[in-house]
Amino acid sequence: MNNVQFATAIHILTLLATTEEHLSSAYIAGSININPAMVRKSLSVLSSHGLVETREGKGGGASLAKPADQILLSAVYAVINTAPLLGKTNQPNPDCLVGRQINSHLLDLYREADQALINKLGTITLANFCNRFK
Amino acid sequence: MNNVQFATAIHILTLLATTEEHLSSAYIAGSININPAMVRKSLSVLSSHGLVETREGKGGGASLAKPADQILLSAVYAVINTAPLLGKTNQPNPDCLVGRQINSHLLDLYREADQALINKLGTITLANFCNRFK
DNA sequence: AATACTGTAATAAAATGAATTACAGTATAT
DNA sequence: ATATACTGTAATTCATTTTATTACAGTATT
Repeated sequence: MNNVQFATAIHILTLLATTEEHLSSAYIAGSININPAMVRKSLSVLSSHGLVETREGKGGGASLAKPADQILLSAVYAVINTAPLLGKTNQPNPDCLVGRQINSHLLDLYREADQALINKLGTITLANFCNRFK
Repeated sequence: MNNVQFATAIHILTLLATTEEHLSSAYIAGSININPAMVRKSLSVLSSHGLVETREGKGGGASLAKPADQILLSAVYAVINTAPLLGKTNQPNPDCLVGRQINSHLLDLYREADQALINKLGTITLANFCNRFK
């Protein structure tokens, strides 16, 4: 996860949570300072997982699909992140006793680690996060 | 952390924990199936943080710097990982109310997330991990 | 019909990660 | 002291991932 996707998603959701209107990808992109097409790509993921709603056509744009206090950051994370937090594994030598087993044990560990993070993020709602702004 | 460094470090430490002798980078590399220079690079980091000891010269190699039950996986993680788990931040528009503040709030959140993972990994020793092998 | 949007694909550019090569430095053994 | 078998590290290339950009068809509103 050496990328900017989580930051982008949270930024988008924060903007939507603090505005009544539908926001266009161009407007959002102006706030984040990235390309509108990147915003639309991110919105596409958030939308397909029921976190935001988008409207096509003139006057279209995005809005939250549910109240900010019903959006857990763990849900945002789950939508954004696919790969394990702790990274990838090697393709070790199967002729080695350790090499043969380690990936299965590493993946178990990776799962435990991911779960710990999800548990933490499950204690914070988008509304909580937005309340930190002054 | 979209890389293989944690897996490599754990693999190295597991090998060292399950062997009496000093292991050469070439031997370790054979088990992980990567280049010996990469192993030495990883060992260099582990060594500079007191997790392993290395010996130069003929018959040299690496060994654990302390017993496996005194090496917490959180320590390994701390040594390997520099960047926040949840990724990078954008460089948002400072003229936007949200844009101006979000990075500071995101970084707080990133710290909380990192801490949750460290807490989890702090409950597992290298010895625990090795015991999972049959 | 004009306008202002989204959705998405294709491509290019930039950043990051990994492999490889090379070689100076060092400890051991003969 | 010389040969040997290592480490440490830098430099380079190669591969992969991430981000930016462009383009344009499709859609809702006026």
